[in-house]
Amino acid sequence: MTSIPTGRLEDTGYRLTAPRRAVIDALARTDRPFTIEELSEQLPNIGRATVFRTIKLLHELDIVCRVPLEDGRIRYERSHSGRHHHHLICSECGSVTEFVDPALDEAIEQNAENARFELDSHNAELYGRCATCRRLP
Amino acid sequence: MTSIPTGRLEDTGYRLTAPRRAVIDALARTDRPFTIEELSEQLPNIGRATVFRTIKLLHELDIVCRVPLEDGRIRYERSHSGRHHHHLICSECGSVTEFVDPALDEAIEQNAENARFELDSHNAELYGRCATCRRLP
DNA sequence: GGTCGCATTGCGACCCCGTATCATTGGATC
DNA sequence: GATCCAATGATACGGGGTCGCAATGCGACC
Repeated sequence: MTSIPTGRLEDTGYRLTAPRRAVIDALARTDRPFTIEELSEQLPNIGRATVFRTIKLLHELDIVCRVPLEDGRIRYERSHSGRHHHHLICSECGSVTEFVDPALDEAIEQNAENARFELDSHNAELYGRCATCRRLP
Repeated sequence: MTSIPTGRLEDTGYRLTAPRRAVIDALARTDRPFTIEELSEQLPNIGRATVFRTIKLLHELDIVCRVPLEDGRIRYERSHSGRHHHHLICSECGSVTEFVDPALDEAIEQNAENARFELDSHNAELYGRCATCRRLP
């Protein structure tokens, strides 16, 4: 359980209202990636649309990040690192692990440069089975 | 306009029916990525569900590939290379360019290995502005 | 403390994309 | 041809997300 930088909300001119605080608190209580629906169930007093709107907001502020699954579904996750990172997604247990790799980012930037492409953002997801599910010690 | 390897369908035990041929022909006529809806509009005589089913099939056979957009929407595209590749996606004109980079794949595999992760698949998308939209010569 | 203005909320309707159902069709094989 | 089963089309359905709008409440200013 890590604190969430609520200050970033106010700094950008958004109000830190009770519903938003409730969403953020619920967020702080989980380390696992979640769907909006799961989050919404934990917050029966908060309107579904508000949860969607708040997550969208937090996503724009880089407080949460999208985790696209292989089948096209989407989960969200608190971005602990705050840094740009990628995901290892286990198809067996559904766990999501972040990793940071400057070499990978470098390779991506190099490709953009070769194509004379102005890079705004990128993402990379790795799908497979995690060490735990592989019963590795 | 490139021919599509219809043989692959029959080789895997699927029938090459008239609706499937129609979808494949429509596919062969475009080089740009497309949504299912766009494709379906070009094929008014083919049921919507059939278009979905056929694209799903062609995706499994690696004849088309998914192009996930930044906002979560999905387009499909004929995979020309037939090889594993990644995408440069222009947010201005929507163009999608494939590229192949063994070094990038290598970096990805290395990360999986470090995390003792058994890699099934991965994807990487680069978002930004293409050379044409940047008015580069 | 009032009250004013506007961002925010909640509700419900709605939309988009994809899938399930199921009766019907039509290809391949004999 | 006859047969059998995959494939099709129409339609209903479902998940996930957004929209519109009236009501609320936060913050600011008097």
